[in-house]
Amino acid sequence: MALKSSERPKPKHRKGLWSPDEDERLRNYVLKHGHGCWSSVPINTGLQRNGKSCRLRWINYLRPGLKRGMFTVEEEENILSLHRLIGNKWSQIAKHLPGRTDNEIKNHWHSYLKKKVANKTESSSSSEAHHHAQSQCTNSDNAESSPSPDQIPTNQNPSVDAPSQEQKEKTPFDFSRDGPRSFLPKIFFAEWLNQDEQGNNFPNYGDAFDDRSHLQDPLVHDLCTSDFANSYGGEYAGNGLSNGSAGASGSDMYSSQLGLEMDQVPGVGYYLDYFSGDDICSQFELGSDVNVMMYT
DNA sequence: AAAGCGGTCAACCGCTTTAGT
DNA sequence: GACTAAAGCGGTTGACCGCTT
Repeated sequence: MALKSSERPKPKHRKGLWSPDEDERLRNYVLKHGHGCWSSVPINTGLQRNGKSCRLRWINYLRPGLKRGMFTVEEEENILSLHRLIGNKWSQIAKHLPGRTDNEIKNHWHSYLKKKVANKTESSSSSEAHHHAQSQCTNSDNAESSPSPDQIPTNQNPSVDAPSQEQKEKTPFDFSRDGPRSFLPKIFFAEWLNQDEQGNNFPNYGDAFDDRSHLQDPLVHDLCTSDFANSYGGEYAGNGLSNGSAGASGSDMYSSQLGLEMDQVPGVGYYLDYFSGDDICSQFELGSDVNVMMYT
């Protein structure tokens, strides 16, 4: 008689640090056969680990293309910008930092960036009252500066800790459900555009868009579809958030702001054609060799 | 020299989401 | 639709290391 899965004797799994031998066996196996179902990997490799542990080891350490070592200033700025935008969505953030894992980014955040942000917030908040009194009109600060408290959307508060439950329930782009929101998605990622799902770089943006699989990325899809444009574009524009494009439709806004061409794809909606990084970067504060481009 | 302390990082745990039946 | 297993994810833990006292 077959036992239920819950009644099967559970194999004793090894825990703790991985030995070089274990690494070698896992690496060889995955490179040769692919991981397939992770729970079968320990069986096939003879490793006394559970599938979950194998998966984690592969993703965080053995996977080819991982970038080890110090985070660059650009990477840190990317993380900070993304974290401001989407909170503790480490895997989403990691998708836009090629060669970095969510675990690595999370650790770096907790060990370093969190404090950096806290210090910055502290110092800027002390000068905030003075600054606020001086200028209430121009809100053209870049992403690194702190908006005044009444302008910080709930999920944009540069608090160092995880978003509240209320914050979590909102989408990253849920800027305007309850009152005026004074920000746009400040970042547009070339990484979305010039990488395929395996992380291979496309030689140019046009190639990237020939592969429509990018539209499966929910954020890319939202940004690229008319639904997103209709849902959010008007609100951004209506809040006077974009450089003088108030009242423009979402697609118009993105075309004019980013120099994008919108083109219809049957069954998908709109997709971005391609655009020159240099053209766009002329409107942003970062150079064309940086993968994150910010509105000014 | 060694105990204490804090920072970093790899790995685990438990919850949620997704896919298959 | 209900159930199950696998995968994905984020929070947390614990080992290790370097610095300070």
